[in-house]
Amino acid sequence: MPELPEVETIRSYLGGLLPGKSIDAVVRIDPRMVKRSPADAEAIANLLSGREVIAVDRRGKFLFLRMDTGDALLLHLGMSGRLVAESREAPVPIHTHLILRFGDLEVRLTDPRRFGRVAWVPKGVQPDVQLGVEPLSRHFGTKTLQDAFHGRRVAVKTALLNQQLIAGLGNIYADEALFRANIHPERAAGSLTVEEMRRLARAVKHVLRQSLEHRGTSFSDYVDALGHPGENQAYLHVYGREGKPCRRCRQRIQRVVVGGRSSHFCPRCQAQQPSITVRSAD
DNA sequence: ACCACATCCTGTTAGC
DNA sequence: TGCTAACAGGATGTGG
Repeated sequence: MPELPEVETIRSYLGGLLPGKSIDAVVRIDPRMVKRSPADAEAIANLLSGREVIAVDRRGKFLFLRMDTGDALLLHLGMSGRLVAESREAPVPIHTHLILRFGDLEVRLTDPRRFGRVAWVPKGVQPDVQLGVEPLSRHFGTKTLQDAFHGRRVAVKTALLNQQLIAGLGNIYADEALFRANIHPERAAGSLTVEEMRRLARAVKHVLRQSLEHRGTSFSDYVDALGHPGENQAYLHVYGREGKPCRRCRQRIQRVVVGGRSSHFCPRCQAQQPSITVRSAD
C-alpha cells in the first residue's frame, strides 16, 4: 500500500513533470472518489479545466496538486490506489476514477478498492486532514515520540499508525521500524523507555529513507508514476514474512492482530519486555 | 481525552 | 470444479 516512501516517489516524479503544464480537460472524475470536499466532482472538473499546475506537494500520505490560482487538488491513494502519468493513447485500466489531460499526457488515478480520496482545497483554506510531524523532517526525533506517547496505553504499533502523531507511516514501515528498534508491537506506547524511543525514532527514519532509495515497496498494488514497481520489498525484515525465519536470528516471524491491523514481528528480537510500571498507586 | 470498533470497497484466497 | 465467505487495510465516524 502506498505509504510515505511510495507517495514521495510519485510526488518526486510528478513534481518534475507537471509544473508549467496546463489541464486541458478533466476527462473523468468519479463522484464516489470525491470525499469531504467543499466542491463536488462536477465543480472540481470545472475549476480544474484550464488551470496550470505549479507544484506537486506531499504531506504524510496526501498529495497536493497546486494550481496557478492558489487552489489545490488533494489526492490520497488509500491502499490500492495508483497514480500514473502516461500517454493519452495508452489503454485506460479498469477502476480508473480520475483522468487529468495535459496535452498528449494523462495523469490517471486507478483504485480498485476506492479507499482513495479526491478533494478540492480552495486557496487559503487548510485541508481538513489532521496530520502530525513529518518523520523525515528535522522536527522529528526522540522528543517527538516522548510527547506523542506520554501516558498512552495503546499499543506502540497502533500509535505509530496514528497519522495525527506521525504523518506517513503505514502498516509496512511501522512493523519494520519496530523490528529495527527491537520493540514488541504490543508494548504500551507510554511504557517505552527514553532509550527505546530514541532507537524507534532512528529506526523510523532509517526504514523510510531506505525504502525511498528503492523507490518504495511493491507488495500488491503499488507502482510509481511511471507504472514501475518499487524494489524495497526485497529488504523487508518482517512485513509479509509470517512463518519465515528472522533474517537476524532465524526464529520464525509471527503475525498478531494489534488494533485491528496485522502486525509482523520476531518473537526473539522483539521480546515482550517486562513493562516498566511507573505508577503503583494501589 | 482516550480508545475500541464499524464502515467504506473489491480482488484474492481459503474452505466446503 | 465451482461457489461462498473470510480477509486485507487508511482514514473517519460513532459510541463507550
